[in-house]
Amino acid sequence: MDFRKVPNISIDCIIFGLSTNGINILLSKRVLNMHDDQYPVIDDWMLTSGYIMKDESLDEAALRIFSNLTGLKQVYYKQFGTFGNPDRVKNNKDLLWMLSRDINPRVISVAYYFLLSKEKVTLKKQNVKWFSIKQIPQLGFDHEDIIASAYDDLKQKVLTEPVIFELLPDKFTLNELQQAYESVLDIKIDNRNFRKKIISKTYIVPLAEKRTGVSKKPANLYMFSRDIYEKTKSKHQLINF
Amino acid sequence: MDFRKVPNISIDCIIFGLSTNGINILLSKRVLNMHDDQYPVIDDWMLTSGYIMKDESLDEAALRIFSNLTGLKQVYYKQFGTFGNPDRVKNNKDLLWMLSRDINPRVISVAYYFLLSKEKVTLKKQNVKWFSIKQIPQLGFDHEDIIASAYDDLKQKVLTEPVIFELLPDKFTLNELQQAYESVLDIKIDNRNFRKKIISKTYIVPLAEKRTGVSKKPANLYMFSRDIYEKTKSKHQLINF
DNA sequence: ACAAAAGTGTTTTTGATACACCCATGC
DNA sequence: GCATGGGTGTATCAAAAACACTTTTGT
Repeated sequence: MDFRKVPNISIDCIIFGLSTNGINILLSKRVLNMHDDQYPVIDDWMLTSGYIMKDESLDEAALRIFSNLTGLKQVYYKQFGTFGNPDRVKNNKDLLWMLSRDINPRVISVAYYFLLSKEKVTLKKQNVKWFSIKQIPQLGFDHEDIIASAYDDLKQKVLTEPVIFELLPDKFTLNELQQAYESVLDIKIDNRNFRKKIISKTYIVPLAEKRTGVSKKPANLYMFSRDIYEKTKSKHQLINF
Repeated sequence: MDFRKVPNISIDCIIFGLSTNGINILLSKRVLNMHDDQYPVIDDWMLTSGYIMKDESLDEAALRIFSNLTGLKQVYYKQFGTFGNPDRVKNNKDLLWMLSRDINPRVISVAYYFLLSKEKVTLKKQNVKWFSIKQIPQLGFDHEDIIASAYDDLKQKVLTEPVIFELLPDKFTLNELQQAYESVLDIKIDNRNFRKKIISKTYIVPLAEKRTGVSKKPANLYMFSRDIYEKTKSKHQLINF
């Protein structure tokens, strides 16, 4: 690998993890000690970022950064936007942080989001923590905007493509699926109508297996077959706005 | 304005223009003369690109490049992807072109598309030409891929948001609207059903005005009211995949 | 036996699809 | 007066929405 970095450009990773409490985002700690190790000058949170190496594609760089953090490969990811306004550096903390790392303040970030079931990850690093999307702390730079933008894109995507399954374990119950939709889209769905609709899809396959332990009555498990999905998806989508 | 360029990064503009022959794309000529002015070493087409100035946002840079070319402001535009693979430079022509302009071959391009009715533009520059999306010539770099990606994004967008109107004149007939959908999506639509559906939308407003001259029977004109659209759009979108 | 989540059907309403002819005007 | 694109209505079918109770299990 060519380890020289492409200057001026970074990759930002927004990692969405679904669990029973809803959608979460994995953030990295931003700490800067200057005078006193006990009292850092900066101590807050930011997205996980990294650089692109000279011989890497953007996707490869994003995946490398993500894998370093989570140990996972083979997850759904999407490049959803690029952020490079001159006013991304919002305050003295941001500026100080960049100076301390000798980073050009005019960095352009290509942003990716990743989807996974929170249970799949055992975190590899300290200084990394899950936050509910509803309780994101103040972040450095324009990272709050980037998260909002990623979340908008995700909501859109969930409505038009079967990415919801990327947020669930491989085998899931219908109620888990419904809750996934409800928390991503922040809506309520009628349980009977939802089941009717889902069960009518050939690519959602009932398994001869039940989830026990979690609740009283064991629930049937299902899986998503991308195979069947690809073969059966009808071409005529509707104009719908 | 700070005229220093941000290194390594460029903006690519995909300009979609609709006219009666369907969707067109505006391309710039790529010419390089070395030994003989009569016989250029390179003579083909590419997307219109440009640099970002140090104090510009990405959107501002894209708009500036677009306006220089078309003289227009106030058009719909969208940043839809960023392209920066190390293998973007595909052949000797590409390499030669970059060397001749002292461009780093590892450039990352933030790509925007613009939507307009082709009639709105009077081209400001030579060396620029409209091509039907169905007859794009061989282009430099990965620009064919970028166009394909832009067009995919546009089709998706047209199905879920009222951007089709950006491709039409402010006042349009229902058949023009139908043809717009048909050529963007490359589908056939039943005329009666289409009219029924469109007329039922409150935000498509019939005008007391007709288009004459073009055809035999004068056609009623309509306009799109974004105002009404915003006020009436229902929150409950459907899960639709 | 009871608490808790899983699972189930019917009716109404809405929107999608299929389909063929007359109309108003310019020439 | 005729060629050309503009405009119209009905019947069928599919899917969405509204709505409340029974079942199965663990404890």
